[in-house]
Amino acid sequence: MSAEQFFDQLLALTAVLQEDQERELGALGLTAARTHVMWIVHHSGPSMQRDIAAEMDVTPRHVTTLVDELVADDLVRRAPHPDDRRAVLVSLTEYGTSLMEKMALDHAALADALVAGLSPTEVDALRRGIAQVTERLQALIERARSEEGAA
Amino acid sequence: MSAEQFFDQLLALTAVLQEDQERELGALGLTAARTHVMWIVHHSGPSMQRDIAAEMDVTPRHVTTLVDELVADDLVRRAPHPDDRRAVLVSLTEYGTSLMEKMALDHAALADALVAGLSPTEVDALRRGIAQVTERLQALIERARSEEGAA
DNA sequence: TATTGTTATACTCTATAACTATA
DNA sequence: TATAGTTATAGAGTATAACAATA
Repeated sequence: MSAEQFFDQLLALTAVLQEDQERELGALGLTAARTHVMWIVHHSGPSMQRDIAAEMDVTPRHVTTLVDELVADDLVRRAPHPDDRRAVLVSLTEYGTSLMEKMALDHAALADALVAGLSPTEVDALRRGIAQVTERLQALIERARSEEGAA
Repeated sequence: MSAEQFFDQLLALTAVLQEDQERELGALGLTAARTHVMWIVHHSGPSMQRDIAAEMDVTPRHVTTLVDELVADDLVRRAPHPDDRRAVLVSLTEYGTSLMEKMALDHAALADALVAGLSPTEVDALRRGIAQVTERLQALIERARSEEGAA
């Protein structure tokens, strides 16, 4: 029974986390998908749409749309790929870069606020517990997927 | 620094949880929104669309669409409201009921699997930690929202 | 022949606005 | 006049398929 209470609490947390993310992005006029594109470019540097699609696990077609929108908002730009004339390189504009840096700061501040009042030891214990549950869930998903494949 | 690691681990878990839910629903030919409708009807009994919309925090118009789709799949049915000829009552079909019961079982089994190997004490400590973080996050969201309202 | 990106099309989630039938 | 639901329309996320230019 306690397992189920734990799971419900977990689901409640994911719902609230998602709500918070939507609120934050909405305030900036962004969406989760568009932000994900910017995040990838911010971390990997100028990227081919093909690679962005692979990392997001989304069709290249969809990346075309997302980049179109980000370009319209002056958050990213397209440049020709120097070695492959089929491809383009997506990079952040100055404005896009500043937004990503602001988000990283907000992210860190939120992380601190969430665990304010807990000792580092407690935080670490929580983190390990969550890591363990995450790993187990991933294993279960993997198993389910291979069973599907077999069936 | 540990706060941020904790937060990243939390985000990783929510991503995996969401992926698992999508996989499960997709296998049944359902979507999150349609399932939510069924879940509400399963718990509250025959319901007016108006009430379903309020509980999902979604427009009545959208509920019309979702119920249309569920009716097409023989998962719910519409019946006239006995006291109010404007309204309809949405209820689960036998098939819909059996699906909801199966999902409740899967839910419980997953909850057990996730904490297998942990002692009840450990599970409880984790649950409390997560509850605390959830509460704090909700408070932060509340504060941000009222500041927005003031600005 | 394989790959990068785009045009064309479609489905789902969601919203607002206008309308019908009833209260 | 207010409420329950639907028709009409629209925008965002996402997918598949067909096609262009290039490799």
